[in-house]
Amino acid sequence: MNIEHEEEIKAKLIKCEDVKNPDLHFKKLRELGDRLIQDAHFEDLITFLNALANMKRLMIINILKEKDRCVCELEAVLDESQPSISHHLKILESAGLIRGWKKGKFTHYDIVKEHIISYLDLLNQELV
Amino acid sequence: MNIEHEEEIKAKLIKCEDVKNPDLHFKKLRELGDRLIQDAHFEDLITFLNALANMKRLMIINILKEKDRCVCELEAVLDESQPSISHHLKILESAGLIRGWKKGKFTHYDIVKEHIISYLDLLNQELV
DNA sequence: TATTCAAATAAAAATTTATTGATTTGAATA
DNA sequence: TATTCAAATCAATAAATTTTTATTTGAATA
Repeated sequence: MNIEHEEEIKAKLIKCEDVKNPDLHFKKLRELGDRLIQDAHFEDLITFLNALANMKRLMIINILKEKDRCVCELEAVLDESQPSISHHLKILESAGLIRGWKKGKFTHYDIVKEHIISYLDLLNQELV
Repeated sequence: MNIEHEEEIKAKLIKCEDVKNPDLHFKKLRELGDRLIQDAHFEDLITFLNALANMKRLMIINILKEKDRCVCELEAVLDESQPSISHHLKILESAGLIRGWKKGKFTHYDIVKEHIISYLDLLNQELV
């Protein structure tokens, strides 16, 4: 944050009736920001939220929740190209939400329920 | 989905040993896809997940969780321009996760706990 | 061991989202 | 009621994500 901007914010804090001791308050708020941005749980949560914040990927999870599926079945459900589905599967797999394996020439995926549960716990903990 | 692509998928389903009665199977998978894409809960979930799937917005929620805050305080915590913060606040407010009001010249925001809870319920229900 | 083929990868284009700088708005107050 | 100013909005740019087309990979089998 550049000095000019910092001074601008401090100037507001000084005037804001809710803020007592603006200098100390500013310092604490800055420290809080730095702490949060480095928080590993936040990184994890964003990986999780981001993986799910997409219609196609949410559909994939919904489908795999019932039972494991071959990629060709996912192609039938999602109205998308094969490489695009591959891309979405990779994002979900990188996040640890699903896992894939070969079975003959076909690749199957299923969900990793325990990872989903622990991500959900983390989110619930963060939000409530 | 164009015919060529559809036939290509069907051709795979026919060969996939896990699939009995490929034509019917394909039809059912297509219907499932159509149903999911129109599901209002899915729309809601994506609004929620998307609103949170961002470091700055997750930080805002974390900060407001403790108590309501003036925008100038959020500016101190997040190392970002005022219009950018305004943009993030708008996304969170549109999703119903926070709410803002004027207090003198300053605008304050707090979280809407009951909405967050109901989104979380929806997500838990969808995933487990 | 050469061929086949489902799915992954790569590269490019299209789309969406975030950020910045400039301007406007509207409540407070001088 | 004119001025001030916090924050919203607007317009333009930048950055990230998604989608498409083309190619590669590697397990199965002929």
